[in-house]
Amino acid sequence: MKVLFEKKYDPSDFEDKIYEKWTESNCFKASNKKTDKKTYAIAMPPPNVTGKLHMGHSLDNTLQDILIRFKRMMGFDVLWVPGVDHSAIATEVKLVEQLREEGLTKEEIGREEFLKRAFAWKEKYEDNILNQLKKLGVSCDFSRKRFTMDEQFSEAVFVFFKRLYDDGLIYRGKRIINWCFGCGTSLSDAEVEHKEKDGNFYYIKYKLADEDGYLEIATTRPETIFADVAVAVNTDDERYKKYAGKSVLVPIINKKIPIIYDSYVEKDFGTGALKITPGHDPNDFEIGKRHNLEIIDLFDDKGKLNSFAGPFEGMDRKKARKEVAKKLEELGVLVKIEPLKHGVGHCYRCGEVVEPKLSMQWFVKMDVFKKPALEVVQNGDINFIPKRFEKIYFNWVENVRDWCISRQLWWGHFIPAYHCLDCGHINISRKMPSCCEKCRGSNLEQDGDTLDTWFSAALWPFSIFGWPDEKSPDYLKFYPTDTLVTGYDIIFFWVARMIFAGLYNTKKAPFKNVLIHGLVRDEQGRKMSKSLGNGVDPIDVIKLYGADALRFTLASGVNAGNDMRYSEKKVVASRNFANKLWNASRFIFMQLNELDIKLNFNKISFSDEDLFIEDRWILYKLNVLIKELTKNIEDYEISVACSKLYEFIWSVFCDWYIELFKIKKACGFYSKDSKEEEKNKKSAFSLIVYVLDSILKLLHPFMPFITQKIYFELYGEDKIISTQSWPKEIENLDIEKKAKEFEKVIEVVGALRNFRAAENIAKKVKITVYIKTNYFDIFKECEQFLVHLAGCQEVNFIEEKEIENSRKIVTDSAIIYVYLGDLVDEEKEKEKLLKEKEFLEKEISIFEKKLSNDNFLNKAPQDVVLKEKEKLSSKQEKLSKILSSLKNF
RNA sequence: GAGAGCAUAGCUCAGCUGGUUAGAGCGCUUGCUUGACAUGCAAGAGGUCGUUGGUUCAAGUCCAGCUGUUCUCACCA
Repeated sequence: MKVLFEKKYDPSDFEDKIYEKWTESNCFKASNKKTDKKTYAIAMPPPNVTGKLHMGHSLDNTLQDILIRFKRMMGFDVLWVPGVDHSAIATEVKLVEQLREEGLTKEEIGREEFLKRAFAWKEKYEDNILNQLKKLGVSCDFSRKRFTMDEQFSEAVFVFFKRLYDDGLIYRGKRIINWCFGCGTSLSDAEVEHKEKDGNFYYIKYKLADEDGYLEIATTRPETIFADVAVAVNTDDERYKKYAGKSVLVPIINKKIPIIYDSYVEKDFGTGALKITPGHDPNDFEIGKRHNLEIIDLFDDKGKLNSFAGPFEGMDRKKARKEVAKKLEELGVLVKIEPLKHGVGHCYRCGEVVEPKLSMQWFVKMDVFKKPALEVVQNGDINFIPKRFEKIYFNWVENVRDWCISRQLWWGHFIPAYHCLDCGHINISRKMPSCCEKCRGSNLEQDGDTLDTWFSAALWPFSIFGWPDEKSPDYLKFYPTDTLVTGYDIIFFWVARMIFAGLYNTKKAPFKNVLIHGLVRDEQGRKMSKSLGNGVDPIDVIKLYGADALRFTLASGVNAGNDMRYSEKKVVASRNFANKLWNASRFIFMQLNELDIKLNFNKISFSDEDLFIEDRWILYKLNVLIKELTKNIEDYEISVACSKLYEFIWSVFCDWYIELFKIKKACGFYSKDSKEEEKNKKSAFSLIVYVLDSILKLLHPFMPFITQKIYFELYGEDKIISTQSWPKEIENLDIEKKAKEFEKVIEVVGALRNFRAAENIAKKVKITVYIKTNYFDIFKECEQFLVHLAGCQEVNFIEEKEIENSRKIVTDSAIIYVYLGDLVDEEKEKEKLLKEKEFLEKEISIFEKKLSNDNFLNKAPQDVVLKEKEKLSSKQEKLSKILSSLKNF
């Protein structure tokens, strides 16, 4: 016989080894051959190569793995493709940080050396990340792992860019864009986070140019006055009508600028006079265009003021704000400073304040994408789960503006453009062309910018299958994918862009369902962050409690797109659950060993006539579980599925069925050497193993390691559970009726236990019990269960007579007399029964009232009425039992 | 400024299309060294489901307002 499995449940003992077994067996590797099986594919949201995985990744991948493992067991041909994203800006920030620690800048080491370091970084962290994913137990196909900058991906990016360019959807131009001085690059609108900040509103006097007097303006950014080209007031503002055609002088530099009239200006905000800085404000830019104003760019790429700032040239913009205010005060033109709460844009990567800045950038025209992207969700080709995120998506898509795709970063896909220095023509090409396609000149220069990281990420769900090669077997078999699992924080960056790019490039929606989850927060509900130091490393949790416990915790906590709180206590509870299953399995294993029972893998059988009432009960409960669980997973109700598994395994299987099994054994049910017992023994073991086997499979998607480990212990080290079939409901067995009957026995056991606890009857003291019931057959069959579970000396069945000196316990199905001899306190006894009587009468009157209400009888559905009637009669039955007991006092 | 989510036991949350006496885990109380498990077993205490109205035979459950809270979007300097 095999060696018993370890007494102690220690996941660190076997989780890694089990992952190795899976890898060796290639059970997660998909075949690209066409079969008649249905396919199910997920494109894993590729983690950033910036560092290590966090709880959010654990949640995201746990959910995906549950779906993938479930579908695999359901018989689908599944493929889950993993990979990492080069995450241009995030990684570049890290690399620059690393350089700074060495006292270097990226300019000092040069582009080539920088990219060398970046690729080295990628190699290192990609490995880290993939290993962490394995620790979590993900069943993705690592033979297909992808990277957003690998060769084939770069080809995809080029094809996408070229198509857009040829279709006239990409243009290059000088626009006001969001500029991050921290990262030294432009950003798209989505990459700017607006935060309410306490700022100052500076009221500044601008002297009139040719006469006495002044105009007062208000601004939050006094350092930008050097880029002012006008002061604007509302066309209808009576206060300012007299200044038509006049000019003012910008303080400090005394530059003469005109007063203009524009309807954009709000009379009631600030002073009603607005300084116009087209180089550094998108609205001012628009006003400037309308009035043909000059555009002044005041900052260099590092955020320092340039020569336009006169005496402030070379000063950092943040310092300049204070210094300029100080100077204005000295000049006596600073009227006042008011505190003002206003939205300020911040870089989503480095957190620096983002400035609007005029800059030459590449853009994608978004208008043509809107309609198809809206339609595909409106008509249900793509479903968001939960549905409310569709509204958020619609709102964003409807209002999306042209997408700035160029970045002044070094890490990323080069913009595939070569500028002809002779004729100015832009050549779109993956590599340096031999000459300009227009003038044939050879004086070409590569565009220095790289692409927004999300430009390539948008291609992920089809590029991973080989696109732009539309004949690639994976693409033909697995695209479009089925479910996309991701956080709500990434809907705009990624989900929307994948839909745009998918529809444009492949004419298909890239996925069918989008399962949105929330953030994993800390115990107090705060976002996990580096600065707060409240982040929890999933790997630490796995080391302590096992991946299964972490997965189960996350899966149990996830709920309809809402955030969840992580706490170690929850993981402990999940670990305890795993421990429970471990020990239950070990118990069954020990029984098998003891009686030398050999298991036939996948050939567990039992026949109808061999089943006892408790067997029918557990089979019925199992049937219900299989049915509901399957539906729950298909409906993405993952946490509901978790609680059902928890309840069944712990409270039904362990607390009851295994305990009943023990009693049967203790009663010599199958220890004697007779034919009858041999049959019982076979049947009982077949059944308990059958139920355990089903449990392991049902739990496998959630807790893959422990279920696999127990499977190995049961059947041998070559039996992979991941590729077994999902359990099916048992049909054609008479189990439902018997199961309901067995619940009566459970109720009586509960009542007796309750009685013992209330009366402080010691464990060792056995009570003598008399039962009066209409369900004699059931209770007789379960006599031994009552004896052992409720600590009875003996159980006697009576028909008519009353038992003197006993305590009476009434359930729906029986009156139980517990003989207490002289100990019984008649008064107390009577009091209890009266109390119960009173309670029942109250309940019954509520039901009667309801059932005598014609409105209810006529309007409520018949099955509800029937149910209520049944309830009433069961209450009445119980009451009559109590009344008859009371007669004896 | 616009929109969305949340509000149920001390804490963290379930409660699907309205239908018993509103559930779980943790915590708490009382017993248990019961041969799988003290990472456990058994029994319990604890909630007028944020507030005010409305719809309905029937409302944590649907609708509206209010309060509190979290978040998203938005070019008021």
